Amino acid sequence: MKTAPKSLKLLILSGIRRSLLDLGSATKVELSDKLGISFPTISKFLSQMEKDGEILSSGLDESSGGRRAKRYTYNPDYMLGLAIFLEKTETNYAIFNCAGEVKEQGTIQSVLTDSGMHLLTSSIEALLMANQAIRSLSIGVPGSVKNGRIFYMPGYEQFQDFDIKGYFENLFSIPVVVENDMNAAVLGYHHSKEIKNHQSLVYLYSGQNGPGAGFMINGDVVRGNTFFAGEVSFVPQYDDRNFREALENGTSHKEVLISRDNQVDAISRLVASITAIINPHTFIFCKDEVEGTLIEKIAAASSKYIPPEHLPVLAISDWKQDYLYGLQSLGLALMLDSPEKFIRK
Amino acid sequence: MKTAPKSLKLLILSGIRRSLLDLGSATKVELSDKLGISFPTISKFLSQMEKDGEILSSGLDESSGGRRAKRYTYNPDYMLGLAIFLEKTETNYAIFNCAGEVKEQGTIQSVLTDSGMHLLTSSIEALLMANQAIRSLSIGVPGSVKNGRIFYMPGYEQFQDFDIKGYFENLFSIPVVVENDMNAAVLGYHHSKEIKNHQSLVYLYSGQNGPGAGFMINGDVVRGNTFFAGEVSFVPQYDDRNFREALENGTSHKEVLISRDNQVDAISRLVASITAIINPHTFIFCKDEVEGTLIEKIAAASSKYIPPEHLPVLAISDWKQDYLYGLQSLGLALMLDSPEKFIRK
DNA sequence: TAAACTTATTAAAGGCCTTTAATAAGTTTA
DNA sequence: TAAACTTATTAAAGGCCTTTAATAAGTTTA
Repeated sequence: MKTAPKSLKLLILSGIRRSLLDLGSATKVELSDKLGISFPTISKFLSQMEKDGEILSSGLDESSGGRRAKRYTYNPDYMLGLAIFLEKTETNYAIFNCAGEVKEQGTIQSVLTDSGMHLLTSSIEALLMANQAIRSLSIGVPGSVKNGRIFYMPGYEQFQDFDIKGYFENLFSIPVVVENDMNAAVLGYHHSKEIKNHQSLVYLYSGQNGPGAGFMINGDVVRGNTFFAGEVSFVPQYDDRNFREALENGTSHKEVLISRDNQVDAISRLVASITAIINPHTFIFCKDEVEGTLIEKIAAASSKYIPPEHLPVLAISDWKQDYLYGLQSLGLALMLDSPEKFIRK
Repeated sequence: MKTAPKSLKLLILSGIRRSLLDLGSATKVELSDKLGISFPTISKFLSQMEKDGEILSSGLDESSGGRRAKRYTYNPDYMLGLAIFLEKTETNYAIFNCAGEVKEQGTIQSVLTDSGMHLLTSSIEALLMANQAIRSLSIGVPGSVKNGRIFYMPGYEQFQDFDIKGYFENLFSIPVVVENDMNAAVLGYHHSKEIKNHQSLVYLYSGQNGPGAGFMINGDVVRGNTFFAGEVSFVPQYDDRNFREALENGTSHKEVLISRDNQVDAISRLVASITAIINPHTFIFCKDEVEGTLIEKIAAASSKYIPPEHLPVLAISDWKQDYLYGLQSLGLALMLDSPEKFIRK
C-alpha cells in the first residue's frame, strides 16, 4: 500500500518518454491529452529535455485551422542499454538504443566459471567506458533469480545467492536488472508482438535438462513459490509416465526436432492441461524444435481433450531473438524510469 | 501507462483509511511515517474526517518523553457494505461494516429465474433504504464475469451479457462489484489468512457440474483467455481418463466426501500438475469435501510425482465463509477507494 | 486584403502539499 | 521546582502543478 508521491517529476518524465517512443512523435497538446498532465507542465519538461538533447524538434505540423503546432520526437540514441547473455559456452552482449536498434554486438568467453565474475566485471567496465551513453545493464542467466540475486542455478553453485544486481549497481552507478532466460524470452515475446490486455502466454522449450516452460499471466512473469513454476517435465500424463518420460519414450539419444506421434500426444496433453488450468491466449514453441506442419497436428490432438474454442493460439517463435527482446525491454524500462540517483552528469 | 494525478486527494484518503483499519489505531506521526505524507497534510485530513465522524479520537498515548500524542481509530460503522450471493435455490445477503463484522444477514428466494432481476432490484432497494450507511454492493454469481458483466452463466442464459455493475451503479449511485463465486472465495481466503507477498493460491471444489478450481497468481485472480481457467475437469491424467473421469470412475451416484484410493491418486496428480506448472504456495480444499486425514494421503501421493520441497501447503477451509470474506473485501476496497461521484451527502 | 475566427503557446493567479520555523505540552535532571 | 530537554502540533513560507487569461500565429471569409 506504499505510494511514493515524491516521484511525481519522474512519473511525468517517464510518461513523456514512453509516449514519444510509442507514438513516434507528438505535439505538446497530444502529450498533455494522452498523459492527463497540463499543457504548461508538459511545456516546461519538453523545453528542458530539448536543451539536454533528449528530444528533437521535427518541424511544424500542417495547420488544422490555426497556429501550427511544433512536433517533437525522442532521440533514441540519448541513452543506450547493455544486454548480456550468460551461457554455458559463451557470453554474448548487445548494445541497443531506446528504439530497440542494436548498435553493437559481440561475444566473449563464458563467465560461468570459477573466476568468471572478474572477467564479466572487466568486460562490462570496458564496454561502459567505450559507450558513455549506456544507462542500463540487463543480464540474462540460466537460473532462478529473485530480486536481482541468483537463487538457484544448477551446475554453477559458486553463484548461489550472489546479488548480481546490487554488486553492479554499486560498482557502476547504473540501474541493473537480472532475469532468468526463459522469463526474459516470454517477456520479449510479449513486448515484441505487442500483446495487449495482458493476455497470458506460455513459452515451451526443450532445455538440456529436460523440457521447461515460461509463463506470463495477467502481465506478470510467474516464478512460483519455490521457483519451480514451469518445470513441466513433472506433469503426470499417462498411467505410468510424466511429460518428460513421454517425450523421451523410446529414444535413447536426444533429438532436437519433435516429430513422433507419441510426442505429439504428450505435447497436446500438456497444452490441454495448461489450458484447463490457466487458459492462456498463446502457446509458443521454439522454431528450431517444432516445425510448422507439426503445429496443426498438435492443435488437432489437443482438441480431443479440450473444447477447441478454448484452446490457445499455437505460435512458433525465435527463442534467441525473444530473449534479446526481453532483456532489451527490461533495460529500456530501467532507463525510462531511472531514478535520479543513477543519472550521470 | 495511464496515471491519474488528479486523485491525489483520494489516494491520501484511502491510505489513511486502510492504515487505520490495518493498524487498529494510529497517531498522526505514525500515519505520516507509514504513508510518506507530510504531517500537516495528514493533520488536515484527520481533522476533516473527525468532523465527519469517520474517525474517532481514542485518547492520548503515554508520553514517550515529550508531549503526549493523540491516538485515532477508524469508525467501522461509518460505512457499511452489502454482499449478495446469488445461488440456484436461494439468495443470501449480508450487511457488514469496515471491520468485517456482519451486522445483518438474511435469505430471500432465488433470483436466478426469468423475472428474478425485478425481485433482486426491489430487495436491494429495500435494504439500502433501511440502511443509509451502505456504500458498496458486492454481488457473487455462479458464472463468468467480465468487468461487472455476466459473460457466461451455464443454465441461466437470460443473464448472458447483462451488465449488472453498470445497471445498479446507475440505479443506486453506489459502487458495485460483481464476481464469480470461486474467484471471490480464493480472494477471501487470501485476505482472511493474510497471505503475504502475493503468494499464489489454488482453491479446489466439486461443483454440481464437476470439479473446478479458482486460482490466484501474483495477487491477481486468473480468469483465462476465454474464461476457461480452472476447468480442471479436463486435465488428462491417465491413458484414457481425465481428472473428472478419474474422480467419478466406478461411482454411479455422486458422493460428497472424497475417500477412495483412485480418487486420492487423481487429486494428487492434479496437485502435481498444478505444482509443475505454476508452483503455488497453498492448495485449498473444501472442508465438507475432504477430511483432515485425507490431506496426508494426498500429500504422500503427490510426492511420488514431484520433489516434496516444491509441493504446496495443503489446507482445508470453509468455502461459504471464504466466499463471504471475498465479497466483503471486494466491497471494502470499493468503499475505501470510492470515487467522489458516489459519495452521498 | 482586412476582419473574424482557430489553434498553439506563454504568462499570471490559485490550489495543494512539503519543508521549515515557531509554539505547545509534556518529562527529566540538577 | 525551575531549567533543560523531548516530542506533538500549529503556523508560515516555498515549490510545483493546474486553471484561467493573455498573446502569438496561423487560416478563412466577406
